[in-house]
This record gives sequence, C-alpha cells and structure tokens, in this order.
Amino acid sequence: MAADSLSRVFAALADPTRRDIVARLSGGDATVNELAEPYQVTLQAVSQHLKVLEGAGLVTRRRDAQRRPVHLEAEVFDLMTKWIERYRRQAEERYRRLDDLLRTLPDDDEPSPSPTRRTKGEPA
Amino acid sequence: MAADSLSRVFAALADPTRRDIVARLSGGDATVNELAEPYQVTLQAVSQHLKVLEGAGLVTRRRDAQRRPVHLEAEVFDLMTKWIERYRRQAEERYRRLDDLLRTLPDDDEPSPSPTRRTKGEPA
DNA sequence: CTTGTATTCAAGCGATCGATTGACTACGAG
DNA sequence: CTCGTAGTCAATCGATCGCTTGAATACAAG
Repeated sequence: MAADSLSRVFAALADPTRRDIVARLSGGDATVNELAEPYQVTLQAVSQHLKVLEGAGLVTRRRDAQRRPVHLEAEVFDLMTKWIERYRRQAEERYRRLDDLLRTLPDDDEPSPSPTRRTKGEPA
Repeated sequence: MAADSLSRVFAALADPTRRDIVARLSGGDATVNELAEPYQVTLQAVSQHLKVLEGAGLVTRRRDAQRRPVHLEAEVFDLMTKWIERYRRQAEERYRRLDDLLRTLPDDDEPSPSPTRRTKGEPA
C-alpha cells in the first residue's frame, strides 16, 4: 500500500472489522480483549487490526499495567473529510457552472461535431 | 476485500493514483487516455483503476463511439461522510460528557484505583 | 475491407493483506 | 518464585492487489 497518511487512513477503514472497532471506540476506550470479544477471529488478528488503525493515526494506546486501553483519535477524520469535501465541492461547482452555461444558451442541439476535448485547460 | 459498498469506497480511495483520478475528474469528465497520460503506468493499469472506482460507484462511463468518457459521481462521497461524521460526533460528544463530569467533581487526584472499565454499559 | 485508435479482456507475477498457530514478554497476585 | 492474565512477535498460508504483457473487441475513417 502507499505510504502517505491519507492512503493509510482510507485503507484502515476499508475493512469492516476495523470500522466496527472504530465505531465501538467512539463510545469509549476499550482493551484489546474487550474489543476482540464480539468477533470470531483470534485475539492476535484484532491486535493486528489495531496496529493498522494505530499506523493510520486513528487510535492510540496507553500503557496501564498489562492492559493497553485503546483510544480513538477522532481528529484524523478531518484529513479525510477535508479531502472528500474539497473534490465534492469542486464537482458540484462544476455542475452549477454547467447549469449556468446551459441557461445562457437555451437553443437546442450541439453547435459542432467536436465538443470540449482537452480537459486540462482549466487551472481552476 | 469485503463486499459491502462502504468498504469498496474506502478501498478505492486508499490508492493515491485513484484519488488523483477522482481529483482530476472533479474538474470535468475525461477519457481513459486523457486520464492515463500523466502517469507512468500503462493504459491497462489505469483502466483497471477505473474499474475499481466504478465498482465503488464513484464513477460511471458513458459510451461515445470507441471512447468511454469517465464521469465522477460525487454523491457516493455522502456514504463516507455520513459514516465518518456519525462516529466523530459520537466521540466528541463523549469528550464533552467527560468534561462535564470532571467539572462536577473539581477535587484533584483520582478517587479510586479502578476507573471506568465496562465500556459496554452505555446504550447511547 | 483494411488500418488506426480507444479500450477491455486475460493470464501471470511479485507484494501485501487478513488470518492462523505457536512462542514470547510484561505484569499482578498468591 | 510460580501462576494466570493481557498482549505482542514471528512465521506461515491462501487470497487479493497493482501492475505488466499480449491478444481481443469496438468503432471511425480511408
């Protein structure tokens, strides 16, 4: 997988078990054993899932005797939402501009057989 | 990978090339050739990336002669943002409640060596 | 019909993923 | 010190990923 942090966050949440772990951690910290309990997989598998989540910065682990309570770091979500919102907004803005354009020329049928190729031409 | 749609969307965006493709499509539709041009990989590799994005519902393809213009479907982003926002809000709300609790008992040092275990007890 | 262009299909390959098993470390309690 | 508990490390395995090459399909134009 790519090493950049955005890729790691998306990849971490691409697994349903890991998403479920995140969902449960949003209700409060928990130990590895507590987290592993609802799933059929081994404790080690959950431990590895947590390592992935930790690598993505989504969770941190305290050290409390032999227990390692897992804590959700919800701020990392911002990284994703920022990325998503940026391009969503850009796409929606484009639709808006297209609508405006269509309104300014209310005539039917395309004027030429070679429509807009060359998409690069918008530095935006 | 898991078959559910949320997993597919997250997995699709876990790749930097695919994120870049999405980013570029937010500026307007493009053909496979146009999309492949900036990257070092083969056209086939880009075609496969597009298949993944299509499988996640992030893009659709029209059929225009031998060309297949790719179109970004920004609505699918909602699936992610909804999921993210839900648990982010839940986590933040928990912090707020914790703060409130800490304010109600303004005495220093922890009252007992066994703090809140048993995270399950909150149906929220 | 033949050629060129745009794109997909198909098979193969090394790398990584998710999971398992078995051994190991860290710590508290008896 | 020994035992049970909480968790990680390490090796392995099959499945999937991202990419490549080579062949096939779809279509427009000469």
